[in-house]
Amino acid sequence: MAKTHGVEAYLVAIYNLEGEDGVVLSSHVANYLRVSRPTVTQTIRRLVSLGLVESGAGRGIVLTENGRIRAEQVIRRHRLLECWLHDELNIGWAESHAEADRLEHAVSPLVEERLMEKLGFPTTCPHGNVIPGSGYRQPKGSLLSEHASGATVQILRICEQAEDNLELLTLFHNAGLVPGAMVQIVGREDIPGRDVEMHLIIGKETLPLMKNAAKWIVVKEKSAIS
Amino acid sequence: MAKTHGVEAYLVAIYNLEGEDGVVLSSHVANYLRVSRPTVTQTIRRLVSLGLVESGAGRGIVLTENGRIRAEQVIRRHRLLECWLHDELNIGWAESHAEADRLEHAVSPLVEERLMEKLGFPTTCPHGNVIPGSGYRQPKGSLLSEHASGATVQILRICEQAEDNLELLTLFHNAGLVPGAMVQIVGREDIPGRDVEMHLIIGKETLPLMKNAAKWIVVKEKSAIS
DNA sequence: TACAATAGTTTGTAATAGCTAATTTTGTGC
DNA sequence: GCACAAAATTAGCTATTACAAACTATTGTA
Repeated sequence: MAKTHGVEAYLVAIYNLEGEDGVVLSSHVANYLRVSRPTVTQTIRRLVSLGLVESGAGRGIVLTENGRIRAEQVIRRHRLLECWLHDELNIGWAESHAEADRLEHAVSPLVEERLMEKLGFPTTCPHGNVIPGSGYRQPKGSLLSEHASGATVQILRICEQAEDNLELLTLFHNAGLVPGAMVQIVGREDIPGRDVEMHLIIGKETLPLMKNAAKWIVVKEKSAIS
Repeated sequence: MAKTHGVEAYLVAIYNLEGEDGVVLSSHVANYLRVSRPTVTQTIRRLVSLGLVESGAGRGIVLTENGRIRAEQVIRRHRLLECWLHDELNIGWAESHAEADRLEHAVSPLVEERLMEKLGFPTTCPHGNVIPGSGYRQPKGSLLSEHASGATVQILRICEQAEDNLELLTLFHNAGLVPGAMVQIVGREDIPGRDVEMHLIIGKETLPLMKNAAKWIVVKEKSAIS
């Protein structure tokens, strides 16, 4: 039942949190990996002794050069596997993440290289996240949740932190909220004490979406000229 | 450095040893998995309490129905992965085994199913071993090592127990000792106190091969009529 | 400044997976 | 039937990865 994470899972968690949150706290890692805080304390200590992270008071948890290299390697394999699972094996856009999570730690450099060739050197995973080492640089973007009513934006990517939530990912996919899609924000309704409900138009469909869910979608502003 | 085996690796080991050796002793498993005997004792106890094997004095270690199902599932994934790695990713005939060993525990039923379709429902792995559930029944066969000088045989498969030995597998591949190949035994030379050296003709090449290596190759007798 | 909330650690426990050294069990030869 | 070798287990240890409960430290606000 209980799944157990290895060292690599912690490195990936830190890498992903670093990208979105800035300073990485041990409680963020606990939250991300759904483990207790003491477990994180202990594992981080091990990672420090392995020279993979540094952890000083105030600065939070920071990857060392070796830690970063290792994290990027696993993330590259993860996103590459997602491409393979989705594009070649016809595994669902939402489901491919969990499958890749299991396989990513068992892929050797050789398999990684051959898979990369076989798939034609993809630059992003099906959720729009850049494959490290592909050389691709994605435009900075902003969160869908921060846009005002009336704006029209194009989806760049779904944050890795949201991908562990299969229901949410499935909702995004069913609604057409996938990279490349054009989205128009037609309303923002404050639900007192709870959240803000955004109203979106994707293609011909309308969709109500909580700000809390929209914050996982990175978009690019579409200039009015086009 | 030290790799650690899970429950599944033990089940597969027992399954494979059962097929070739008859009664499976805990020391055979220790040898196969390259772990100490006490480690096997302990793990077998866990397997018994999980209802995956039975272990009574004298009878050796026997898989239960559940244990057999689980073992066959892992073996099916292993051989399927070997097909994928070898046929689609152009990974070496000898190397594909070790790669599959790492990946086999991370493949879900869905990925297994899709991979099976994608590969066109293969019946054996690249080393000639049957994929459980494919319905294929291989002829019984005999060991290459047991054939007398003058015999001509066709290779059916390489025993799974030999596949962990990368050097041996590479030697077999380089010499053309792969499933389907025709082999003529042209001599058997007793090297006193050591082993028997067999002399083989494969295609136009001659190869000296120790009986100790030839015992891992299962062949089919070729009737003189053909 | 005091107090609550948040963050992090210490302590103690557990399961998995491994090791060495020493002992016990078993199985066979004489 | 006994002695010996092979097979297996016990005992005691390590490392990894987890948990809960309780305690400390930090931070932010009233």
